[in-house]
Parts: sequence; C-alpha cells; structure tokens
Amino acid sequence: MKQGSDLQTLVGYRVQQANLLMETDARAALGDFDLSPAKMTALILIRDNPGCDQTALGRALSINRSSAMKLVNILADKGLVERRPGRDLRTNALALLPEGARQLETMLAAVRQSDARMTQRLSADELATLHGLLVRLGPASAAPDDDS
Amino acid sequence: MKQGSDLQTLVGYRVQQANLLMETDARAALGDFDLSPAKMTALILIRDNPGCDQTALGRALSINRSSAMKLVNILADKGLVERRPGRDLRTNALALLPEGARQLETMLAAVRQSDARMTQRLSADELATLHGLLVRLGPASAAPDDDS
DNA sequence: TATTGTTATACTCTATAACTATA
DNA sequence: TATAGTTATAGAGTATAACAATA
Repeated sequence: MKQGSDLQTLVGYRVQQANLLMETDARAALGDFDLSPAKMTALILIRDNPGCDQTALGRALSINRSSAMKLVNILADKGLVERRPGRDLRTNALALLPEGARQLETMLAAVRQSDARMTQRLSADELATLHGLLVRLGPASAAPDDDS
Repeated sequence: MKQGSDLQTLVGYRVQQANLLMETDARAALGDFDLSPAKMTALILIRDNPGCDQTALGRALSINRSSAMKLVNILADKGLVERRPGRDLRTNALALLPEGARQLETMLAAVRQSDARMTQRLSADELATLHGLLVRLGPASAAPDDDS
C-alpha cells in the first residue's frame, strides 16, 4: 500500500502514526490492569494534584466536565480514587487511595518499560531533541504560561 | 494543574499531547467538509492506490475489515468514492470519484495550511530532524520492509 | 480451508443539553 | 449570573462474531 508524498509531508500524519505506535504498546503493557493509558494519566494527575476537582482534571486531560465525571466514576468504582468534600459545597476534592497508589506504581513500571522499548533506538540526546521539538509544536503564540 | 515528572519523562505522553494538538487543528481546518483527518487520509490512500480493496485500506489505516467497511460506506454515500468489481468476485476495487478528487484537493490545501501553522516555529532542518526521530520510534526490530 | 465483504451487536470515549445545588 | 457536579442522551470510532460467496 503506497503512502504518497501528501501523507509523508504532513507533520500531523507523522505524529499520529507515532502516537498510534506508542499508545498501542502502552495499552498492551497495561493489559493486566483493565485501564487505558489515559486513565493512568488521570491517576498520575490526581496523585500529583491532591484535592483537585473534576473540572480541573478534565481540563488537564482535554475533556469536559461530563467526560471527567464518567472517568472518575470508573476510577472510584475500582477503588483507586475517592471523592472528598472540596473547598466549596459544589466541588469535590479528588484523592488517590492507597490501593490506587499501589496499582499506579506497578502500572508506571510497565508503561516505562514499554516507553523504553519503543524508544530504544534513540540516544538520550536524540530523545531530548525530540522532546524539545514536540514541545514547540503549536500555533505562533501558544501563550507558554500567561499568568497576567 | 501540575504535571509531574512521571508524565514529562514518558515519550508516549509527549507524542500523545503533540498529536492532540495537531489533530484538533487539522479537524478544525476540515470543519467545512464534515470529514475527519482520518477520512481524508483514506481518500488519499484510495487515490494513490486505485483499485485497492477494503481490507488493504483497513490495514493501511490500522483498522479492521468491518471498520473499513463502515468508512467506505460513508465516503461512498458522500459520492467521493466508488466500489467497482475487483480482481476477485469477492473483492471490491476502490476508486476515487471526480468529486472526491476535487474535494480532496481543497481539503489538502486546508490541512497543509493547518500543518504549516502548527509547525511554523520549527525550521526546515528541525522538521527534517523531527521526521527522522519519529520514524525511528518502535520496537527493536520493526522490520522496515520485509518482502521475503 | 482461507479470504472478502457484509451485518449485527457492543464497547469506549467524548460531547451537548438540561437540571440541581451552590457561589 | 456563574460554576461544579450530575444525568440522560447521542455520536464517532472501533471491535468481535457470525454468515455467505468465492477462492
């Protein structure tokens, strides 16, 4: 199956292919946990931002409130995460439970191994270069950190 | 929302974030056409591989026969693509219709513009480097082109 | 036996819209 | 008025399992 120059020259296509490759392997590495890479990301975010609310979690994951709700339901049903009273009577404060912390460590080990395997043909310098280039993708004025 | 080092150090996470950025913009650029970037990719593949069958198309898109079927249905319903008799009585030969070729050209212009905008902070050399690095992602022996 | 297309069905992920409670 | 959570509903995209026709 030929992939003409139209696809090859689109950076977006290249990135998509790379993402498919990486995500498929990470998903397989998480096979035992019945959790997708995105759900593992959610656990990491909750662990590193204890007490955050669902809307903030959704924003960090680029999904909306309603989708974040479903996600938290799944993690809570599995006993990995808990909703606690928040700063408001409106907001929840999300917390990673001990069982969630345990499972997350094991998942992270598996995903790190997958990540290392999929990047093993690149040197540390090359990985740093890749990182630096990926971070610079985006429209002209991507407001690196506008705290005005 | 803090993103601790666990996420930052995973290449897969970086690539996923980059893909989200690129795909979102490409999707917006295609807004007038009611076609996703993936469907545009399918049109390109059919154009560049006239007479290919649905299974081959699916393989190139990393989806299975059944999903490829649905995809071709949508493209055919829009009058962009046609199923013609194939080399077998089992297989279809997919063909891009004139209307599909016309629309594809316009879509490509829009997506190329999006791609250029999202990569404008990288020089031509840097884009070549990025391309070279992304292509080398994958497991050790990714069988570049095993025609044995 | 193996393969292609097809169909029915279901699952995952996400979104929109509307509602409630709170601010 | 605005925001957080919630619920119901819907859509896109994908997969599995089965079947018929053909190879």
